[in-house]
Amino acid sequence: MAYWLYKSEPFKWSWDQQVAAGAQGTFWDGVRNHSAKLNLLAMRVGDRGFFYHSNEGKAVVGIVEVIREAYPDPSAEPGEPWVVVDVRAGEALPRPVTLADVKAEPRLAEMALLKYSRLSVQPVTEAEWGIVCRMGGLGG
DNA sequence: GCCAACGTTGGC
DNA sequence: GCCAACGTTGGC
Repeated sequence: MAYWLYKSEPFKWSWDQQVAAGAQGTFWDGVRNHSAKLNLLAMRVGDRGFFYHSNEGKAVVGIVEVIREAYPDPSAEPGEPWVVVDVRAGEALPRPVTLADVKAEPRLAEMALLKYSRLSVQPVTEAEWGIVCRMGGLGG
């Protein structure tokens, strides 16, 4: 099982909207970056990821689970290489973990969130996953 | 193939 | 609103 982090501006697609989408989930669209695309292609059903609000909020607010592996992005032009995965909302974090919280935790200094701040879909290591979950009030 | 210009993202 | 990072584009 691998771990990921998905960034979304909350006024485009928010955690509340993801929760409202329910168990059937939604596709994660709009990725137009090749590094992010490679991450989408590497995802497997059951992988979990953090839902991060960029710009407004700037915090990890919840957890999503991959329920369908990569397939062509319905919002892309025919012939373009972009893909989506389907995700559904899991637990919300009892305490959102803010960007400032991440920066203040030395064990998270290597997180892609800090090192590749513009990458919209990022890998998260198992260690980082556990640390952020505990900071957010989940068991891990 | 190099590199400057430009657009986008996202933190501040 | 500003600016740094970085990907893309286009002239040469």
